[in-house]
Amino acid sequence: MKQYQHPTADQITLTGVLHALSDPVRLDYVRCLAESECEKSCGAIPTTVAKSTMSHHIRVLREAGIIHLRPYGTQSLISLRSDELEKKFPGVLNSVLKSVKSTNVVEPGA
Amino acid sequence: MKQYQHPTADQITLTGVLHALSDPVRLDYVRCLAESECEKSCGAIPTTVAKSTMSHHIRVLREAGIIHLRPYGTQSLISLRSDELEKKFPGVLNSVLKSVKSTNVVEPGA
DNA sequence: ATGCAAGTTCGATAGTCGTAGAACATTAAA
DNA sequence: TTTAATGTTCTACGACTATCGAACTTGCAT
Repeated sequence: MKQYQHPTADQITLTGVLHALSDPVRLDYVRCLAESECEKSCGAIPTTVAKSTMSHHIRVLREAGIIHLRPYGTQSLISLRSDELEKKFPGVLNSVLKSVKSTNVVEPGA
Repeated sequence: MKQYQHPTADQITLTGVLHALSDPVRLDYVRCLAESECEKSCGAIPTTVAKSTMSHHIRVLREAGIIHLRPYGTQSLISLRSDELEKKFPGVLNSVLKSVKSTNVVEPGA
């Protein structure tokens, strides 16, 4: 059984979170996870990069404390650590998510 | 007369802003600028890195659209582009600043 | 057992980043 | 016109990063 290591709330740093979110690929994963509000496997997240590259990005997000991984058969179920992040850095993740959504919209008022 | 180039609001990207804020040195500059709410020269911002390194970080912040530089004699006056950032990415800068302040405090309730 | 599916890890590579010293540019002051 | 003060640019260097393919691991189904 694969065991993943997650940072505790104390170990999560603001710069670490910001850095993890500053990559377009990773930010899109986080946006995708936030949209469904439930666990997703890697395969359920649409991406353009190679499988190994995706695994790398997922690892970065996990080590930054942004996501939680749970083994389920051959897959890894991913969930956002929204509540912990909100408690530690209030508003940060939510405002970023709100911005990343509206940024990708072509016409805000349409 | 030195002329600085600043990105327009359209050119500012969320990942660019997050990346610029993800460095501890730069985040501390931004925190320092936000505290006074007025222009500051480079020399007025306390730092531990070399002069050339600071110049580099200031440049990164400027090119990300986070700060505005204005020549004043031999110095450069720096100001936060708070309003523009708030309009483009509502809540992002403010929540980050709130978190970076409370993070550095030893006892939140004391 | 065999094969398949889903991720992970390893090795390599090209690119970016933070750092600092030295040299330079510009402005103000003497 | 020197001299000093304030930043900027250049060059270099070590560390880190995003990317991929190949090999590997693990669990499930047949």
